[in-house]
Parts: sequence; structure tokens; C-alpha cells
Amino acid sequence: MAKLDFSPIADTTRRAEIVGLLRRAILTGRLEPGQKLNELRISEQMRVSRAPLREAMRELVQEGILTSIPYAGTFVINVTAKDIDDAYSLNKVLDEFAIERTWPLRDQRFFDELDRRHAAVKQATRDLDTTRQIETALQLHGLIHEWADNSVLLETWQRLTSRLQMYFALHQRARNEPVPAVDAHETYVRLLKGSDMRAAQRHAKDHIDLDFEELLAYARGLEQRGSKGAGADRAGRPKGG
Amino acid sequence: MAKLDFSPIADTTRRAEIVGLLRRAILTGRLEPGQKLNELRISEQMRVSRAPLREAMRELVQEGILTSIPYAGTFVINVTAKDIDDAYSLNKVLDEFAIERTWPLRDQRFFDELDRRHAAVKQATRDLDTTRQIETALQLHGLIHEWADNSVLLETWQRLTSRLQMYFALHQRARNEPVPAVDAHETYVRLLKGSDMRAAQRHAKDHIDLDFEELLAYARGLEQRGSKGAGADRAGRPKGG
DNA sequence: GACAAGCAGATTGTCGACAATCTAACAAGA
DNA sequence: TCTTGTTAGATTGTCGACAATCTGCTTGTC
Repeated sequence: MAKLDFSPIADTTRRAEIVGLLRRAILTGRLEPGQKLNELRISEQMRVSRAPLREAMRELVQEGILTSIPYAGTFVINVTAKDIDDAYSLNKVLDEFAIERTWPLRDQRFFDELDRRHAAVKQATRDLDTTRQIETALQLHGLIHEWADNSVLLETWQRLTSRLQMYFALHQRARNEPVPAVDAHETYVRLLKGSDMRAAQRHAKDHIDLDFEELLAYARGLEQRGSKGAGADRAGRPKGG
Repeated sequence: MAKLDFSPIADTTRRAEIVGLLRRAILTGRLEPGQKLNELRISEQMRVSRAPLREAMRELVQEGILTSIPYAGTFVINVTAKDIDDAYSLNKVLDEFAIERTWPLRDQRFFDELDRRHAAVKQATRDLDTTRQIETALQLHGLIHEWADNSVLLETWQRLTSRLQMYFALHQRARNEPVPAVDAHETYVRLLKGSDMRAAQRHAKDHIDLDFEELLAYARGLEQRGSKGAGADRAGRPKGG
């Protein structure tokens, strides 16, 4: 008998579908921070009833990219510079841990997957597709968390990633210019293939710091603009993360 | 005018109420791992409709203590020894980070709160209230995460805590004997008040290891029993975390 | 003009009923 | 006996309607 590995079939509930649509809209910046999600309007647009939509929104609230106030509404979380700082400082700790755990588990499949994801980033960069570039870069960095064989770590990192992706998307959207084509991940990949674990850990920290400072400056700019006039609160009442 | 600090009024939605009830039932072990949650039965018992119940369950799924399979049901997560190991190893990393961040922020209010929570643990120990003992001990250890001034860290730790509390409750429930009255947290508190940060970090690791080994052994026992006969899968199909 | 009371309008929270799907038992055929 | 098709019951997923709550405006009063 031929060996066949079937992957699980897709979740075919409307709820799961809605979660995907909403998450994508938020993470790509199509839904802006602070924006209110009108249940009736969205449910009509998606041609579903409010029940599965509300359940989907509840999931995203727990996922940390929406926030809900009873009888007032559900909003996309607001991004403060402190949030970004918090997320990044924790991310460093997680990266260090992930590298340590992944290190002894590296094998040929790991290296192949590393190359595959690295190639995806380079492709997106060539295509000048900034959204995809963010996605693929995060997937590249996510490999160590997937490989570390620690489900809680992976879950934690994925939650963090959601926000980071949102922040980056906003940043890119604001600058609205093609990112430099120079490959910033080259060293990262090389070190992960090498034999000096400490060096890899150090680089993960330093490299991420680079993008981080830019992002932080952008967020601070947003807050200043927001505080001296009508800010990003598009409708209803806003709320911090 | 007298200074009055009002705390936010309670969430008065049925959904929030249900979340609390279910979470408590799971974390205290009244709902066992693998057990299926029948929506109709629970909604009738709580005298609510299925809509808010389902939304509440969706939240707990994202919180990580329930797991859902479309058209099959929602189940309390199963506890494997690996899950516990994963959670604990990550917890150590987070503790280390939390202590580092909390250290320069310690003040009189911190020390007071530390003493208050420590007293609560000792009270629960005297009362032989094991459930409360677990709760208060986790709250004591949670202080450094609350004080670290990092919202993402706090949120992550709270998610971890949910599971740890569940594991501990199961453990205690299984042993069903009063825990030793000796105060294991004395040193921890003392070190957090001292001036040697590294020592505090080291102790947090070592101390937790103690309880951990016991818990791990218990979980391994559960798995062995489970694999050679009818395990904890009470109804429907079980599923790993 | 300032301020409280009251009244729409809109939006969220909840309900009861129906549709889609799964599970298990049973019958039919090789 | 094993496999396959069918059916009934139970459970989950979804829908449309109603109740509760909030927001902003209007009205009336001082």
C-alpha cells in the first residue's frame, strides 16, 4: 500500500473563516488602531449573522488584537510606544530561550526550512511587496520557536507576533516607501547554521534592535500627534491596550 | 474635597459571569481534563441561553484551558507531562525577566504588598484550604510580574498561571492530603527584599523546581495509567493540548 | 446661557428556533 | 465475519428577532 499522509481538513465553520478575515484585516492595517467594529455592518458585508461574528471577535479579543467594552463596542487595540517596547523586550527573552532549546535539535530539515523561509523573504523583497515581506520575515524568525519543541513558548510567540506584525504593517504603511533591498537576515541565518550559540543569541538581540528603534520612533510620533489634536480614535471611545 | 478612588464597576454581562464560573470550575478541578462541555446542559443549569455561554467558551479556548473541535465539542485541555515541563521551563525564563525588571522598581508599597500576599498564603496553609493555598501562592509569585511594568509579560504570565493552577489543583486533589505547614516561601520573600538580584533569580528557579518535580511525577503517573486502560477521557473524543 | 430630564436612534447583549453535522446502532450484502 | 449503507438521536453551528444599554439631541426650567 502506498504511504499517504493526509493533513487535517480545513475548519469549515463560518466562525473560523471570519476570524481569518478579521485578523488579516487588522494585521495588514486595513482596520486601524482604535477603530470600532460595528457588528451589524460587518455581518451584512460578510453575509453572515452576528452570532458567528461575535464569537470570532471574542477570540480576537483574547488574542490581544481587539479590545471589548460591554455595551460600548469592540475596538482594534491602540498601539502605544510602551506596548511596542514591552513586546520587544519580552521577545528578546523568548528568542534567547528559543535558540537555546532549538540548538541541539537542529538537523537537515531545520536547515532546509530555514533556507526556504529565507528565500521567501528575499522573494518578497524583490517583489517590493511590503506586507508579504513582513509576514515572511516574521515566519523566518518564528522557525526557532516552532523548532524549540515547547508548545507554550510557540503559543506565546505567536501571540506576540500578531502584535508585532500589526505594528510593522502600520509603520510600513505610514512610510509608504519600498524598504531597502539589502538582506538583513543573511547573518542571522548564517549564525543559526553555525556552531556558536551565544553569537546567534547576541545577533538576534542586536538585529531586532535595529528595526525596533525605527518602529519605536514612529510610535512616539503617532502619540504626539494624537495628543495635540483629534487622534486615531475614529469612532466611539478609544482604549489603550 | 475628600479624595476617593473608585474602582471600575463589575462587568454586568452574563458572558463575563459565565467565564468566571467556568474558569473557576476548571482551575479548581471540578471540571476534569478531557471532559466535554455540553452546551445545552450547562446553559440550562446556569439558566442562560447558549449564545453567551458559547462566547464565554470561545474566550476560554483562546485562554488555553479549553480546546474546541468543530461539530464535535469543547473539552477541558488534557494535561501531559510535557505540557507541564514546557510551562515550567518557560516560567523560569519569565521569572528571571520579571525579577530583573521589577528590581529597580521596588519600593515600600511593593514590600507591603509582598508581605500581604505572603500572609495570605500562610493563612490558607493554617486553614488547610489547599485550593486557596494554591491560589494565594500563585498570587504571591505573580507580584513580580505585576510590578515589572510590562503588560505583555503580565498577560503571558497570567495565561501560564491558569494552567499551572489547574495542574496544581489536580495534583492536590489526587493526593488529597494536607500539605506540609512548613513555609516554603519565606526565603523567596526575604530575597526579594534583599539586595542580591542574582540570588533572588536563582532561588526562584530552584524553589519552583521542587514542587515541579512532584507535579511532573504525578502527571507521568496519570499518563501511564491512561495509556493502559480507560483514561481520563470521560466522554466524546479527547485531545491533547 | 447653563443645566437637568427626557426622549429617539443606534448598537450591543440575549434569546429561542432551525439547519448542518456528527455518532452510534442497525441492516444488507459479499 | 467483515464491510458498507442507512437511519435516528443528540449536539453543535447559525439565524432572525427582541430586550437592555448607551449616546446625542431636544426640551423645559432657572
